[in-house]
Amino acid sequence: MTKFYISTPIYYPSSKLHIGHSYTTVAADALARYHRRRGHETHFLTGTDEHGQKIERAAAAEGKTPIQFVDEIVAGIKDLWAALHISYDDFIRTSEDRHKTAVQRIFKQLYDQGDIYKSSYEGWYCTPCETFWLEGKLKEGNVCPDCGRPVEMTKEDSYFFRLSKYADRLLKHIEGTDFIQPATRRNEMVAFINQGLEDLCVSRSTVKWGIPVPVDENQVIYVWLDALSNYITALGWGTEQDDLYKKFWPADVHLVGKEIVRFHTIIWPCILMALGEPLPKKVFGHGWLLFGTGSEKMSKSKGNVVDPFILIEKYGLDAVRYYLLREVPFGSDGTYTEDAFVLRTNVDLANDMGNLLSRTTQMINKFCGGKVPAPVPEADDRILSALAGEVLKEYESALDRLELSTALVALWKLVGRANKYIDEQAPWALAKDPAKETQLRNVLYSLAESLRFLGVTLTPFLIHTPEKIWDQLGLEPGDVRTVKWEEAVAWGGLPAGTAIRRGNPLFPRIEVPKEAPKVEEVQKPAETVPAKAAEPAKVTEPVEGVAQIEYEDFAKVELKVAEVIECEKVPKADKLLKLQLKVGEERRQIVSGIAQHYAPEDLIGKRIILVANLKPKALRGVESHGMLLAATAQDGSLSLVTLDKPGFPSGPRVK
RNA sequence: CGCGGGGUAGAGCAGUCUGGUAGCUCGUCGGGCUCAUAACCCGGAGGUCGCAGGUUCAAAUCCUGCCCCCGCAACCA
Repeated sequence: MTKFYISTPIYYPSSKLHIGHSYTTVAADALARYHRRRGHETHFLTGTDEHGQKIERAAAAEGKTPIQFVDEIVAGIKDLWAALHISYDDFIRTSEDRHKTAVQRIFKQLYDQGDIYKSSYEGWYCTPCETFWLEGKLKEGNVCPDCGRPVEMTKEDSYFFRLSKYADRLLKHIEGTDFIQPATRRNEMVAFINQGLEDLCVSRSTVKWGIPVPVDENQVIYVWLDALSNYITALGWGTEQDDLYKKFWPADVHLVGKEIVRFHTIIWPCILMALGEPLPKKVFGHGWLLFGTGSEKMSKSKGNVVDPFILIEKYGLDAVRYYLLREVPFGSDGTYTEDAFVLRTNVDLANDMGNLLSRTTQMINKFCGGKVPAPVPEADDRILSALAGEVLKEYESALDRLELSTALVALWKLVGRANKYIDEQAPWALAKDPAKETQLRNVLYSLAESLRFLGVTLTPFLIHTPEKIWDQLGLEPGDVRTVKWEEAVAWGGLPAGTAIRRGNPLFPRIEVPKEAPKVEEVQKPAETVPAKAAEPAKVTEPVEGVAQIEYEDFAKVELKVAEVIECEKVPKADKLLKLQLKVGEERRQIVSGIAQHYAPEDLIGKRIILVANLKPKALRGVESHGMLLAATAQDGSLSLVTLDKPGFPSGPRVK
C-alpha cells in the first residue's frame, strides 16, 4: 500500500500562533487529507519545540516553571488546530519523554561513533545574557548588543557535530534530486554549502531548560539536534515500538517555511547520514503570508497580528481555509488583506460555486420535479464530463507537486464552465419545449454530476462544504469522504432519481459597507507576518491606543531644551546621525534615526526637545544618551519638534 | 560590495527555465439572460512588459550595464 508521511515544523510556543503558522499547517492538512482520501496510508505529524533559553526566560518572567508556561501555550495551539480542523495523526512535544530519551540516544550514538566530539568554543561572552556574540555583532568598545554591558573573551567546552564530514555527500544528494523544492531554494542551498560547512555546536552549558547531554550533566542539547529529531522520535525511532518508524520513514515531505529550509536541508540530512538512516524524500520551503492594506503601499507602522480564531468566527472555517490554500501560489510569498479575502470568498465561493449549486438544484426542482433526471449518454454533448476528466488529471498532478492553489484553480475551471454551460443551454427554454426533453435531462444531469464531483475533490481542502453539496444533491453527506476515490471521481456516480434537498446558500455573500472605507483603510495598521516555523516570530505587541496617565507619570519624563552643536553621520549607517548637544552647561551625545530626513549641517544651531533621562544605549556602536522628539506623518515624512522663539536658551525643562 | 524578492492594463498577479500573435482575476464601459446568492454569460476600452545597449529572421522571455521598489538583518531610544 502506498504510504505518505508529511510533517509541519514544530512550532516554538513562546507566544500565541498567528495566521502564518496556520498557513503552513492548513497546507499540510490538505495534503494529508488528500492522500488519506486516495487511500494511502498517511501519517501527519505536527508539534511543538519547547526547549531553550527564550522559553526559560519567558516562563521566569511570568513566575512559572518552563513546563507550566509551555503547557498553557500548547493547549492554545491545540485549540487553534481544532478550530481549523487540522487532522494530525500525532502531536509531538519535545518535552515528552518519548522524545527526550530518543534524542539522548541519537546524541549518544553519534558521540560513540565519533561524529560528535568535545571541543571548546571560544568567543565573546556576555555573562548576564548568557550568550556568545560574534565579533562583528558587538557594539563599539566590546559591549553586548543586547544589554550594553561589556563582554569577555570566554572559552567554553561544547560538543560539536561533524557537519563538514558529510558536506560532499549532501551536495550530491541535493544537486541530483528534487530533494529541495521549489528549485530556487535548492540553488540557494547549493551556494551555501559551497561556501563550506563548519562543524555545528550541538550543546549549551548556559541553558538549563533542555535535554541533558547524556555524557555530560552540565550541558543540554541545543535546538537543532533536539528539534529536528522530532521527525523520527515521534515514530519511535530506536525503541522497541518502532512500527511507525519502519512503516513511514523516510518522510515524503517536510513542509517548512522558507526561513528554515537551511536547517532542514543541511543539518537534518547530515544528522540522518551520520545515523545511517535514509533521508526525507522532499523538503518543501513555502513562502510567507504577508499582510498589507492593499490599496496603499505597505505601512511601516506595525499593528495587530491577524488572529485566525477571529477570522474563522467572522467568515467561517471553509472560507478561511480556501483563502489560505487558494490565494497564494504555494512556494512564493503572498499577501493577506481583508479586502482580498472578502473578494475571493464572494467571487469564488459565493458567486461561482455556491450559486452554481443553488441554480442547479433549483432548476432540477422546477423542471424535473426535484429528482435528478436520468441522462441519455448517447445524446450527451460530453462538454462537462470531458472537462471533469481533464480537471481531475490537472488536479492530481498539481497535488503531486504540492501545488495546492493550482489544484483549486483547476477545479474552478469546471465551476466556470458549468456556469457558462447553463447560459448556453438555457434549461428554462428547453423545459418549455417537449421535443428538447432529452437535452434538458442531459444538461441538468451533467450539472448535478459536476457538483457531485466537485464535492469529492474539495474534501482535502474544505471541511463542511463537500458534505453540504452532497446533502443538497440528495446524497448521503458522509459518503463524500468515504466512497472509494476512483469510484467517487468517476463520471456518472450520481444516481438518477435522487431527490434534491435544496438548502441554504453554501456561502452567503459577505456584504461590505461601502461608505467611505478610505480613511479607515489608510489607518488600518499593517503587519508583516512571516509564516514562521521552528523559530518564534518576533511579534510587536499591538498598541491599543494610549492609556491616560497621571501627571506624576508624565513628570517622570525629563524633557529639556537642547541646542545642536555638532552633527555628523554615523559611518555605515544610513539612518543614523550622531548629535552633540548643549543642554544648559551640560554636553550630551545622542544618536537619532533621522539621517534620511535631515542633513547634518541643517541641524546645527537648531534647538530641539531632548528626552534627557532615558537610559543610555549604543546604536551601531555609538553611545546615545537620550532621544530627541520628532513626529512621523502617514507618508513617512518626519519633522523635528523645535522651539518657535529664536534665541531661547538651551537647558530649561519642558513641560 | 550583507541576504533575499520584485518592477507586465486602474489594482493584484501569471507568463521568463524550454524566445515566435501579451494572458488571468478584480474594477470600468456596453450588451445578454431570468434558473440562481443584485448572482450568471458575452463583448469593448485600457499595456512602448523599469531603462539602455547587445544576440537573433524574431526578445516580456537570452546576454551586458544601469535605475527604482519591497522584505530580513543591521541602524528607528
